[in-house]
Amino acid sequence: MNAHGSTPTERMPLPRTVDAQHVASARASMPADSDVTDLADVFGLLGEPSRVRILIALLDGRMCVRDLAATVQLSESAVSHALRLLRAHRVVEVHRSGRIAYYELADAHVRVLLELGLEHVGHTMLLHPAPGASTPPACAPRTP
Amino acid sequence: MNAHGSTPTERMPLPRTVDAQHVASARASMPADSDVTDLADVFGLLGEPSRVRILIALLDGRMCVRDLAATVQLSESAVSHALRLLRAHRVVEVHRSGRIAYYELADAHVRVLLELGLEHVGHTMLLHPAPGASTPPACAPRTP
DNA sequence: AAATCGTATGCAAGACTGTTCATATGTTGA
DNA sequence: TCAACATATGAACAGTCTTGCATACGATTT
Repeated sequence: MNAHGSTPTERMPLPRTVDAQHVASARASMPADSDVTDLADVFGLLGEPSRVRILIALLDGRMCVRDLAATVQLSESAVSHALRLLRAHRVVEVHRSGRIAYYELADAHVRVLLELGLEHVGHTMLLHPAPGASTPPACAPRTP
Repeated sequence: MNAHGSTPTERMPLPRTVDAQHVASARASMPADSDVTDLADVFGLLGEPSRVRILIALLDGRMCVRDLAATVQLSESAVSHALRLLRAHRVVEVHRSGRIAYYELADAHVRVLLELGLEHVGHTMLLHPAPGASTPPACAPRTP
């Protein structure tokens, strides 16, 4: 609650800052807790190899659970659990056609996020362009 | 290894795919394991509120550990631990000046990543532009 | 030199997360 | 309707991760 308070009568136990001004401004412009946790949640979803693989697979277009499992080499149950999380955070969305459920990326942010991530890691864009999206043709086929 | 094989003499135990062709292409264009884990690692670092707060604080410019702790309301030990991880993955870098250690964002990717993340979550850009960077002036002060 | 300050690190505890196994739901074909 | 299929869900275990506490290290001041 308090910290660098405003009651000069009581001596502050800890003015423990080096650049109090910077701290104040940084704290002022800090997003609300809910915003921060939401943000962390989204990144957390991308913070695991299995889910990353699933999302990369979905870059090619929509896929059903079984095929996703085969693609990422994981049990269908695990994939279903992962998709449940991704779905809950609007990262993917389902379209059911009879017994099978087709999953696809929910919005373009994820695609950009993945590309940027790879860029940061240093691997220069191994991903395919979006299926009919606005990504400029700047990707080369991988050399296996 | 095998999957939707080519030896018709032995009956495939599991042709367990709906769209074998799609699975094949998706699997072919799947990045190597090391790439995927690296990517997941980076996102994983952003997948936690404390670290997100630290990074958001660093958007304002470099800061020392003590001030970061005061800003994100966390113990200095916890901040130091967090910074250790971020440092290991080249997300932040240190510049020591005497006894105090100034941390700053290592590259511009993180900034864009954070902005995109917030955009996805729906909160329209509460972040400050980079200190002397190329971000267009599209941010308004928050209304507390 | 001694004391202090800012930071880093080891260890342990608690919380969290992903996968598996078993089972449930709903759909299609016989 | 019954069996087979595609997916979803629940519980539980295993592994990971974050935080706090105690302590160590280097730099600075007295």
